[in-house]
Amino acid sequence: MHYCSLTSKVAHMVEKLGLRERKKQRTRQALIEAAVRLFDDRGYDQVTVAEIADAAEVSPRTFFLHFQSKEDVLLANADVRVDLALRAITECGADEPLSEVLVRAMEQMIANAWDGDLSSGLAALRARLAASVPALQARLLQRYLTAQGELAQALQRAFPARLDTITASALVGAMVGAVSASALTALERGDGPDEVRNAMRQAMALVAQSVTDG
Amino acid sequence: MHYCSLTSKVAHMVEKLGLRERKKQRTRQALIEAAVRLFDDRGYDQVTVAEIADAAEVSPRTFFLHFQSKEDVLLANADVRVDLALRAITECGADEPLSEVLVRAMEQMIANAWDGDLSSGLAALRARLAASVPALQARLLQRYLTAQGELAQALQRAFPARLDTITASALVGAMVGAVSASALTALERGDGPDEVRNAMRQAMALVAQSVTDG
DNA sequence: TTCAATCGCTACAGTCGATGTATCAATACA
DNA sequence: TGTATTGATACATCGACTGTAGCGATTGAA
Repeated sequence: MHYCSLTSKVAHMVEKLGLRERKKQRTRQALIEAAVRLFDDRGYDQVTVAEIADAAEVSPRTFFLHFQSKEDVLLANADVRVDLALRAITECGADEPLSEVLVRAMEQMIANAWDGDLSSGLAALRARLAASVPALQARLLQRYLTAQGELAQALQRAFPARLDTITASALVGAMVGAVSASALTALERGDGPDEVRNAMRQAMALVAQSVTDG
Repeated sequence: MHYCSLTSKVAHMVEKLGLRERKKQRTRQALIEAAVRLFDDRGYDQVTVAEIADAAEVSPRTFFLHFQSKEDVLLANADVRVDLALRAITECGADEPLSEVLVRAMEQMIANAWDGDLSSGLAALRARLAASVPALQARLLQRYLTAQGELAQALQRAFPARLDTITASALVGAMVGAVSASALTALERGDGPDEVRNAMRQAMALVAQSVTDG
């Protein structure tokens, strides 16, 4: 059910939270769900923040107490994936091949996207909107960039002997750039989820082979 | 005929333009210069479009007849570099190694940036602002993405036998991703122009070796 | 239980980026 | 010369976003 998939990330933390915080999370979820539904129905540009707030039964001002911008409501909870990839890097053995670590980190993100947003259809909506709404596309790219930065930093710290800062950035940049570019191309071509995933894997393999560890 | 739309970017054809068009270019230039000066003086967010228009002695509405957004005034003429890279791809021999073609395309862009914006200090301003102003950063990334798409398409058409669409996207994505990520890291580290350029070259080489043409 | 501090939320006013429309005046062109 | 084109303007409007003051519900301590 929709309720489950949307609240699953919060569910296990709810126990320890006070009433005030629980109410806050409830309005946040209400805003997200209202936004997703409205965007899906009428398109991103045809929905105003005021309408989202109205559908969630809060004041327009409240929207911006929960999200920095109209775009951000669609990118909520996206940090989870980055954290997964980060952990895959920080928790690897110091003697593992770079390519394996990088591939595993990327696999983490893809896999999480798979059974998270993809099953709920949220990923599809986001992809569709990001392809057609410039403002959203820009914001999404920005997220990628900051994630890249974090990954590069983590990688460099995990392999200080083998990687300088620039090489780490280049490596992560190449990986993320290749995977997202191929995914986007596949999406634009009208490929289904499975084909998109294959495209991402293909891109990953292409870059991984350049990290043959010298 | 396609060349026309690509090359007619104002630069050389100025001579033969009518009075009306020349006036138009003059106001456009005035807007750009006013914007750059004001941004440099007081920072991006502290300057309104109305003020830019005022400094250029035109109406605020006129600004948006020349630029789609406030951000775009800083990215004016950036397409020239993409065109250079595109030509480097379309004009290559069909039997050249992929890595060489890609590297040459990237070199074109870097070199052009070098003696164009870099010497005028515009690149420095843009880098500084892009690093500190999210809206600008996002818009810049978006430009990169569309450029990537064009490059990938050109590459795939130049080597239809050796590259499928996905691989072409992945390749270009890896290259652009690596180069821009390393450049950004170098910039953030406070590196000077020469070091930034070296970082870009280093990233390029890293990716190029993965395209050993199989 | 009570009191005070905290904090999510609201109402209101305002700034600014961006767009549609009607119009003027200079240029282009027949 | 007369007509069409078009860059620029004035005016109105929308919508994203912010600052501020204040209300009322939770919270934690006395």
